[in-house]
Amino acid sequence: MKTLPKTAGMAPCIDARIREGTEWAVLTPEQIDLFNRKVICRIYETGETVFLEGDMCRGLYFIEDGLVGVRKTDRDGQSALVRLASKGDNLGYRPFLAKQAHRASAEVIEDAKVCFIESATVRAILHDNHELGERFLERTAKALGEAEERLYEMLALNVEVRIVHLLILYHDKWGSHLADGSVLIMLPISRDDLAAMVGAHPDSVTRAMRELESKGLLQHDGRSIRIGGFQRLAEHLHTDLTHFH
Amino acid sequence: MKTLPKTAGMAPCIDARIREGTEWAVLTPEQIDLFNRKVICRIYETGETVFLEGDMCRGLYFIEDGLVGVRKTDRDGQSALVRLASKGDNLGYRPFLAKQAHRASAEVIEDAKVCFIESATVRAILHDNHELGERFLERTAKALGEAEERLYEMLALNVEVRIVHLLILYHDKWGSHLADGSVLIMLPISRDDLAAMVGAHPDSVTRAMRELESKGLLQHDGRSIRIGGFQRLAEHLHTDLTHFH
DNA sequence: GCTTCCACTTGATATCCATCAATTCCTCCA
DNA sequence: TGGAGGAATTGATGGATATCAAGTGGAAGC
Repeated sequence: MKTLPKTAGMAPCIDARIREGTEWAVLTPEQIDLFNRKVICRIYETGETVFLEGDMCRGLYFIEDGLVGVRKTDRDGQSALVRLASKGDNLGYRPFLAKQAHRASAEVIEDAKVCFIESATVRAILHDNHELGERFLERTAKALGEAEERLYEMLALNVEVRIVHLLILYHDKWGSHLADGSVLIMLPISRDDLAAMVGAHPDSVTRAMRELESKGLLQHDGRSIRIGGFQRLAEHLHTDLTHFH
Repeated sequence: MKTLPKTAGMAPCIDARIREGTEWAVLTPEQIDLFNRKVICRIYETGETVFLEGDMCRGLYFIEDGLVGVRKTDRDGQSALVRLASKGDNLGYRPFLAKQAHRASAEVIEDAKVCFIESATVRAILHDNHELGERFLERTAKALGEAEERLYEMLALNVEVRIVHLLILYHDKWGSHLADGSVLIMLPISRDDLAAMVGAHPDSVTRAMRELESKGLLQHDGRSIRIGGFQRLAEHLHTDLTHFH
């Protein structure tokens, strides 16, 4: 578990290094100043909640460091992990832009520093900065495409393939290439959360993993997954594994 | 099958009556003029294709009348109906905004008049009209929320409940209240397309319908569905039907 | 070292749903 | 009128996965 200073300090939360590569890169100096005067940063520890499903959306969150999970839960405790948000990601931008209440809860997975900017401020900046709106528009449209893709995937593909897709998706962010050419992915989430991401039960995930191991495609131990032939894994998708039916 | 004039004529495609209640309501007179000079309208007959999955996105479509289905298809002919677009809806706005290729095909379900505006024109208008961008942003964010909700529903709920949800969702648009207090919904789509919307096979839809009938919740015949106790149907969701597991 | 707890695994069984095949029903057309 | 063809239905079966219960292993605490 990463340790972070417990006080945010007086320095601007959002400096150039952090904005780089995010939507906020297009802010003018004056807007950066406004942003930094209004922003409220907080350190959250693992397990803490940033907002809850059903809460009114009062503004936008920005993750400066750490890892936060966005989760939908139903009355029985069944839950689905909708997405992971980490350094540089916006959190709660969908309800903010849609002017709706939160439809999922955000729960800290790894100690995080999260900045909050209230709606009025963001709207003021959005109003002045045309390009920021364009960036958000593009980002939201892409997210919509991904959600539709994922929907389709859930219907058409079985658990095993869904896990492989997730591993391929995440190897950039949490994987490293070993000397022998294999890829080692250290998942930042528990097996239960992995299950919640692929829309399956933990037991089924275990079984699918075992199956993948028995095919010699990967080895896993707890949260670490070593993929011998990454290429072969990716190709595997297009052969016999593809179809659920 | 509705009949429409085969020629679009010289009159502006997009007049005030049509724009009303859509994103385009915020256009200035000059922008309306630009829009109308650039727009290309066409009558499509049932079964025709407006664009195909994988096509480059060259602009935005606007449906003036009729019904179009947006469909994802895979190599085996398995398909999922992603959404229905009718009068006043934009079509292909997601790939346009995301600057991506089309990820689904659009196929005319009921004879339609569809207007096309190429990307450059829409971007020019978007650039001038701040409010239009805001509208699109809000709309896209709402669509994202719906897609995530639907994703969750597919995972958590069984076919029967998914059908009931769809009926409840569509009763506003395609339903009418009868004298005896029941609701009659005339679905604009075939049973196969209904199946593709709830992510099930036609056979399973038939079985689910039969089950709902046997419970006395509705009667159906072809595309028409009569719901005796609408309230009771909605409540039914929260009792024993809710859980798939 | 032993216990306790927790996460994970494994096996047995049940359920939902896809698949396939057979049948009925409806429409169209000769 | 009768038959041909397609769509909807129904039944039988199997596959994928949820569910439940038992077992394993490792880590923390005594």
